[in-house]
Amino acid sequence: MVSIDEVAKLAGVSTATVSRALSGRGHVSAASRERVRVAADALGYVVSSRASSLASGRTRNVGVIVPFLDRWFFSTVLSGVSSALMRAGYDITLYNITADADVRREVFATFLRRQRVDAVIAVSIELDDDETQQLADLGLPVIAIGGPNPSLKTLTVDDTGMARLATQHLLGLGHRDIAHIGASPEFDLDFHIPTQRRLGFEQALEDAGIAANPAFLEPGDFSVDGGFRAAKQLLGRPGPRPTAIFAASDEMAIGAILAARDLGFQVPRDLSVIGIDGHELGEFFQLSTVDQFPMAQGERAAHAILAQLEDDADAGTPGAGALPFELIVRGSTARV
Amino acid sequence: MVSIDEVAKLAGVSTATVSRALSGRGHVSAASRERVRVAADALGYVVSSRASSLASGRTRNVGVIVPFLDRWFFSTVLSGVSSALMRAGYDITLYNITADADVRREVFATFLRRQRVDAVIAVSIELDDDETQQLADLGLPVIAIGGPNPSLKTLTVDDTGMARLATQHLLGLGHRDIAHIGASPEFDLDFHIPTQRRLGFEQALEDAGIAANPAFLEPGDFSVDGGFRAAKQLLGRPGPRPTAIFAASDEMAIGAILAARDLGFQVPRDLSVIGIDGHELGEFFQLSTVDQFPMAQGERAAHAILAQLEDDADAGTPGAGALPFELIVRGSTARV
DNA sequence: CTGAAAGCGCTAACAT
DNA sequence: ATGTTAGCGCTTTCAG
Repeated sequence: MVSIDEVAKLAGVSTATVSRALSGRGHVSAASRERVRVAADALGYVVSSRASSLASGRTRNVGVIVPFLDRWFFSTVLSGVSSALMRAGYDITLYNITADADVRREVFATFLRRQRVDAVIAVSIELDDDETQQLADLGLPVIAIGGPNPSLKTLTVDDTGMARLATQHLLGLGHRDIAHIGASPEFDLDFHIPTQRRLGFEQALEDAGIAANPAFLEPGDFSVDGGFRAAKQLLGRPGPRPTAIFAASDEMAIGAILAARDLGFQVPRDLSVIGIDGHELGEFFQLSTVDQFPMAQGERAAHAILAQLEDDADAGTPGAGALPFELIVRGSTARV
Repeated sequence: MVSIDEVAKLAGVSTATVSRALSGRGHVSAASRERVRVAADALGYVVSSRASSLASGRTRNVGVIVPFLDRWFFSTVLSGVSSALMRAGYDITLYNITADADVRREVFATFLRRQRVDAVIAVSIELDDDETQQLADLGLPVIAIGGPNPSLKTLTVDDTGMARLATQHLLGLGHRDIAHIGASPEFDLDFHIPTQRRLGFEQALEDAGIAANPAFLEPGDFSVDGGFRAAKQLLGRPGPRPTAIFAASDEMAIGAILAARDLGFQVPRDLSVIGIDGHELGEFFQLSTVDQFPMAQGERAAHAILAQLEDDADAGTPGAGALPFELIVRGSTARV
């Protein structure tokens, strides 16, 4: 590995000047800068992050914590984070907090404390108090996406608002018997997103003067299969049937569409279906949805972190706030 | 941040002993080891990777290069890599080589040369000669998954064999008019996987003494939508229709099933469909497939890398070789 | 604008 | 088995 001394020698300057020229910190004459650039190029020199970070305290590396890697939403957010960070020259270190509780504990207790990262992005993680504290103790910029965490800077989409928007769309089409697949009032106590979406659904109904029908609230685990089973319940059992279903995720909505087809219902003639997310398969299934632009969420989180990292000036409130969402009307919803 | 000196002082030993006790390298008495452990614990000390790696040359960090993050197969492989590496105490730095050619170039020219990683895992990347050379120049253990690269240690699944197995399954059920969705002979020149699968398909037919019907070869881009469109072509146009479809990926197979339903065909009564991958939605669609265990592929790559990293002894040929695959028969395939 | 030199916090000889 | 010490390769005062 070629080191800074070799570059300095070739460029005929000191290592200090090489460092300044390459990092852009401190003044260097245009001439020196150019000679350093040429020398570094010729030698294929790249600053050693280990030496640089030890000396400067900066790593140019951001830690990203995700709860799942193999679910579309999370990997899409991650994709956005990654592309924005890489364009800025940053590396990203990935911490996948899966089911394994031991690993999760280790991530907060050890991995993140190795001084390997300058900042942390936590994607849709429900952090307990301990974990929140451990993140704070790092003394680094931390930003969370989703699931408002009172003590963390959070980029959050208005889950209630999205759900209301989806429900209002169905109401606007004349639907009155609308079912919801997602959280059940009993089981979602500490899981923000499903609850918020259910509440938005109920608010919209209430605003329209419609009493929520408990039989039209079906739990679902956010997977295609979960949506499928929930819809089978809603459509298959005796008693009144909904004319529309609002699913708390696109994957469940797709499951619901498949279930409806399976039972001989035509979508949207016999049943309207709408979801939330903006899933890549939405277009394929002609699914109406409320898009929350997951890729953009990741990019935005990355930019917020970069802002805090680069301009030490306004580490104040950089773009932290509500994220955009948008109703996308496709072919899965129609008038009653 | 608490440093090694504080731990040394509290434990009443030198920093060298703390280092030895914590890293497990060199001899330390059980008593010292325990006192160090207690002291470190009490202070919440974690070895600074920046200092440690500068001094030792080891980072305990592995770089992982993936072509996509938001496709099920890749994120699942990554998931396997990540969990195995984290269990071993390793961090992973993620390099997502997406469409952006500039970023891709930078990854090989700069990111990977920052001395941030001890080894590299490249997941299903078609590397050109330059990139292969750049990887080799790193002087680090490198392992590739998929797409046999002659000059790299590669964990590869027998794509031709998988395709043959899938096709043989259909042949065994009495099918003779079998279509293939995947590579077209003209367009897949430098893309290994689609080609290999097509070749396996053709081999199986040939072995069974069946002439391949060019009309039964339909290109597809490995997506659900691509499979859907391809199947519509195969089933919708005038002339002889296949009784079975072998799709080169599960996502295309799912698309084919949906297309068949759309056209009023019942699967498997009117059409058998089989894919490759072991996609999580396979069970939901009752899809017969050849599972290639992507999660396990990732884990295996991780273990191979760890073996090279830890036992400097046999950096020889650790488990590099063919990956397992298995025919999973579900409800989408049946006798003619 | 530039150079000399003192670390950054560890690890790895080398002694003992 | 343990302590002493010299770096690892940069960055950053501090002078000039």
